[in-house]
Amino acid sequence: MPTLKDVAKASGVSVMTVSNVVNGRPRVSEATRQRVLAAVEELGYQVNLTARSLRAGRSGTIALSIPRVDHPYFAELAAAVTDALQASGRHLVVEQTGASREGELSALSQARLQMYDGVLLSVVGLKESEVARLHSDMPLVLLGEKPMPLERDHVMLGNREGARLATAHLIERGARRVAIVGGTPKSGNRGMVGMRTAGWRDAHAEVGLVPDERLILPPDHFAMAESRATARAAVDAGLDFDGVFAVTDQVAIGVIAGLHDRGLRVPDDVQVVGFDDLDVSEHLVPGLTTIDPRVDLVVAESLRLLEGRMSGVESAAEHIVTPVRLVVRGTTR
Amino acid sequence: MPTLKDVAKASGVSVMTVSNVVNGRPRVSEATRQRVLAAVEELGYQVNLTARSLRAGRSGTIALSIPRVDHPYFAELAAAVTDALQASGRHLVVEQTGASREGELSALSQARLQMYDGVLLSVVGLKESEVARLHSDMPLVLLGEKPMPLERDHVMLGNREGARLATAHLIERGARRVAIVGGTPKSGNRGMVGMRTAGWRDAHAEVGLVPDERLILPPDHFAMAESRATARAAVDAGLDFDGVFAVTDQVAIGVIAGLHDRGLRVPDDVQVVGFDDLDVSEHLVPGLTTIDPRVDLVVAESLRLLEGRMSGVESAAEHIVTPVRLVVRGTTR
DNA sequence: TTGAAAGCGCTAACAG
DNA sequence: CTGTTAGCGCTTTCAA
Repeated sequence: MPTLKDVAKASGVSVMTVSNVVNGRPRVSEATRQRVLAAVEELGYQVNLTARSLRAGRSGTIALSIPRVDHPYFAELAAAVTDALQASGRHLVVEQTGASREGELSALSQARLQMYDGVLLSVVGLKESEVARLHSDMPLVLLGEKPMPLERDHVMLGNREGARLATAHLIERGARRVAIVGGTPKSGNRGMVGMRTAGWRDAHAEVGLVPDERLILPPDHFAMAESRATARAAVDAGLDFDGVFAVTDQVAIGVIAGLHDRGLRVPDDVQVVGFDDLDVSEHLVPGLTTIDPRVDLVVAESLRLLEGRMSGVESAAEHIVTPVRLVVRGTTR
Repeated sequence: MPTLKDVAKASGVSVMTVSNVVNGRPRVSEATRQRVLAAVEELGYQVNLTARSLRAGRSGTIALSIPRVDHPYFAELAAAVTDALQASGRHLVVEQTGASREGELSALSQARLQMYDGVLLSVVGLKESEVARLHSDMPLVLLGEKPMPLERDHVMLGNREGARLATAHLIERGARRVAIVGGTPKSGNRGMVGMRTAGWRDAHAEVGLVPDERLILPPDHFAMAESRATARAAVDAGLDFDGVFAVTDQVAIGVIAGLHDRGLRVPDDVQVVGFDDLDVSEHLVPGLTTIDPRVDLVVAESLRLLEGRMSGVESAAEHIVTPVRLVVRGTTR
């Protein structure tokens, strides 16, 4: 693998001149430039980014750490970040944390961080207190649906508002008993599940209803198979419900399958609303009514904050809640 | 950010000794070790991986380059690689190429490669000849459904066999006119589309049928929306068909939606088989009959080959075609 | 068991 | 316009 030195030797100039040519800096005579470029071509020289990063202290790369890429919401987030980053000429790598404390800590280890100019971390496994304890001065913006320390920038969806919109829509379309699948009965839960359950309560309160606590159904894990099982079990147990707010689209897909397994039709017997507006949700039959999380806004805000941190100017941390919107399709009447 | 030197100063030893302690090498007295570790703790020292990579020539990281993470097939592939890599203690980063020549070339640039110990590249945009021209000696294994230069390791699905299985299943279940959505009429196409179209022909030939060329439908891009439009257009044009082999599950989902838009029922009026067995396919209503690409096998073979390249022993390149299998669900009778 | 020296490949700063 | 010097943080080599 040829180095600057090799190119310098081959073209009879100093390494510095080669470096200048390679980096397109001015103040190099045309003749020299041509000679150097010829040697670069000839030897197949490519800059060693490791060395450059070490020297420059920057790598031109930012990292996005998400639980898993095979969770469609995060995949769509990652793709959106990639697209948004095209413009700035930066490079993105995606790290997977497995949604675990350990994975997220590892993604944040100074060691790894030093390979990146900045990090967007989607926090799922770490507790707020654990995040607070990190005293990294690396450019870092937190994403995710749970409270975060005030000292760090954080971008979060309008979880509660989205859940309220979804549930209110079900009630407005005539559902009288709206279950929440993936909710929690614990009022102390301040994470995504807690916020979305709160929105479900809000929608009831708005119209003077008191929701039946028995309509709060698991799972805690938002997989399609578990959600499907939950729906079947609810029907089998004789639970009376005619609407479902599923805390994610994946849960909604599982619920719809489970209802179908028990001979119930959507939206005729039970109406369903999800949350995430996955790409696939539009093309289900019937199309899934859901909450569009406006990932574009999440990404725009996150990158704005990260750019700020990377630029090095000191400023107070921001905590942003991005707006969401209801998308009505066929799973509600 | 403290360096080895800082730790050395703080603990009154040389940088070399600190390095030895940090890397857990033997031949360091217990007393010294303790002193150094205390200083490491005190200063919050973490190795600089950039420097270590530069010096050691290895980073402990491998890269998986795929078109996009929001394409579910690739997302599932990426997740499978991550899982498989857990064991070996290596770190994976995912790069997105945008399915373009440029993106793939950029992922392959020596510059980037030098940050990784090895690369798994899913080739979509690059032509075989362009890949052949790369004279990189980096550990590299190619993935993807097109022919690749003999000199490089390559893992490919059983595309033709899968398409044959899918189509044969449709014929066996009574479909008389099986369209292929996402196929190509050009016999010269040696890529994924060509191979899957060939499998569709094979299945017909096996039972003595000659497929109607008009049943070969676009799109070339495998998006749900385009596939949905294709299905609608086919119905509107009065095309006579009672079975569809969709070249991917995403195409199948689009086709099913499009058929539904035109009032046709699946599987009653038209039976459908996909290819990819996405996570969501099992939970569609009805469940999608499809080809399981056995991503686990693809991953296992790829990593085996990559480990071989990374170990440095010279060996002939291997070209592997992994087996696939039919998964029967509700979209066929 | 410990340390000094050298250098991985690159670029900032300055000199010519 | 071009070159020299120095050093990013680490590890390999060899000497003490």
